[in-house]
Amino acid sequence: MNDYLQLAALVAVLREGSFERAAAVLHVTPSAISQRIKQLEEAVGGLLVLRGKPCTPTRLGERYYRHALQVELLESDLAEELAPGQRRAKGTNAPPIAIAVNNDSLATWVLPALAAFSDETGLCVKLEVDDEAHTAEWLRTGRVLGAITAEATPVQGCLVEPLGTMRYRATASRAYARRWFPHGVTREALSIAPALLFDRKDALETRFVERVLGFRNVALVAHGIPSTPAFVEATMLGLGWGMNVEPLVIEHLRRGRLVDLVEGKSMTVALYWQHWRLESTTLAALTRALTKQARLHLGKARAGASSSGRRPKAVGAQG
DNA sequence: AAGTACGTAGACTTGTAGCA
DNA sequence: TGCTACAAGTCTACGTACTT
Repeated sequence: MNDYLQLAALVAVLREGSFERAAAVLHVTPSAISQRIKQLEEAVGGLLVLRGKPCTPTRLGERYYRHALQVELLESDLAEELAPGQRRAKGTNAPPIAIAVNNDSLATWVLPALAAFSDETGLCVKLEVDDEAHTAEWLRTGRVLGAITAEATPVQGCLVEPLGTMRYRATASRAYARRWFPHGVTREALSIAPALLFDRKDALETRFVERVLGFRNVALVAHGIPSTPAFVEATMLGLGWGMNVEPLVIEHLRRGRLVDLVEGKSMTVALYWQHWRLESTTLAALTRALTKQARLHLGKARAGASSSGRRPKAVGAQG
């Protein structure tokens, strides 16, 4: 029996989604993959892979997948330790470091951190973009080694680092505001003025209406715009009002291309970096890069914040 | 001690059946 | 038609016994 080969097969099947593609990646036949998986399943005494399109891990499979990724990461660390600089100088065959990020972080402050990380380690990253409730789930199932999340409670086996808070502004174009809110933001106007929601789970606008404006049970009419840059663009075009992440609209607000729906009212959300509890130099470098950028771009976190939503659940309202 | 032959176990490929 | 599982045969690595 060869545990390494079997774990490699498991990782390849779950990464690629099928036995056939896993076989191509590992340069063996699908049958070899099938046998490795079967042997591993017999050895551990349980089903690891749900055969389907795509193949997905069982609960037990998730545990083994996570274990395999941790081994992979530690091996990469060891290789770097034994031959410092080789990875950076020559590039590497090491698989990319998978992390989950929320859309607004990706659109604002995360990329410079990843550039610094990649420059320091020579490693590539693979981003899984999801809303923050789901980024923690990516971590829980072992598909990523870290996640930018709104969950302050650590996922089992993980550490949490507060990153700071992101400010959201309820914004609209000048023309939109004049057309839909000529007499100010009232309950009646809010119920007919089209809003912008990131996706169906996005509750940030609803929370703003309830918690900041104090209007309960207002059913918003909304466009679904599941892209942060497009969300800003849609606001500029007067498609609706929406909660835009401040760094992306501050200049538009300053130049008067956008206006605050209600002057002085905004929301903040707390973000956290959750990652595997592992003695890994790679993970440490990634954490350093992310927290450094977060310090530069995010506001100071408030103690005791927690949340969920498209974007992270609001933890504070200003105004 | 080093080299060689042989047996064995494990991992593979090929071919094919079964299933959706 | 595409994918996975299974059976049978092949290849390879490794351990052991024997020879030089």
